[in-house]
Amino acid sequence: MEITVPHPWPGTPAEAEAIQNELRGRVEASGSVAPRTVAGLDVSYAGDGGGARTRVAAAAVVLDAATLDVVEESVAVGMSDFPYVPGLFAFRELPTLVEALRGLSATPGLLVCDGYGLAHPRRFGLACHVGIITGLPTIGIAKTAFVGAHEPPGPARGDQAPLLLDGVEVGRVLRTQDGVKPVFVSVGHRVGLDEACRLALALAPRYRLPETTRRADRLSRDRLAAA
DNA sequence: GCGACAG
DNA sequence: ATCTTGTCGC
Repeated sequence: MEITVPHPWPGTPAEAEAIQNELRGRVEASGSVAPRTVAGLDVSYAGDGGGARTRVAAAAVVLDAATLDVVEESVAVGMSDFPYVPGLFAFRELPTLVEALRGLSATPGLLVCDGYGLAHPRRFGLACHVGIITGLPTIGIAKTAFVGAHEPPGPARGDQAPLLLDGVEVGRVLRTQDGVKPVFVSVGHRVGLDEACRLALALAPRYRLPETTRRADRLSRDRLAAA
């Protein structure tokens, strides 16, 4: 797919925060989508995943939204510029992730990111960055808590609890399977939170994590091991 | 002031 | 994220 919108790039952590504060005004936190295809994004690291310069592999796997069958795969290898800093996580994965997206022949109807969107210290996590760059609807699905407070959701698949930050609902804690640890869903761009949760649940018919994330995780990991 | 902190 | 052994359960 074509990605032509330039993304400002920081030279320091302070600049990175400033960029997020500026770009967050462009996020559209509502909308309803019925994508025909959904792409999962993930990045794997070699060696110390926290270091400033480490080899990475980014994967974009497109699934048929109805059957969850794999439609297309794309992988890119690169080098991260930033060390891992909570809150500035996007700057670590974005360049290689964009390369992987460019390798796709068709534009997906939705992008699912491994991490957070609006549930972020500056309300602009990885899923928001990806949404603004591509202009596509995006959601973030994270495996562990980051910001906000929440009550534990009910024990059954589909049970949810609001994720609150300063009294505002910035995401939702969603149980994707009976009795498993819940995932954290937040809006990235052009999708409402209810819709994001509905999509997350549909993408995870059997396991805790959505098929999009599972496929992208495996592909990026395999690519890293191969090189 | 001290700890916690997506991947 | 990545490094790793054994172990519980379908």
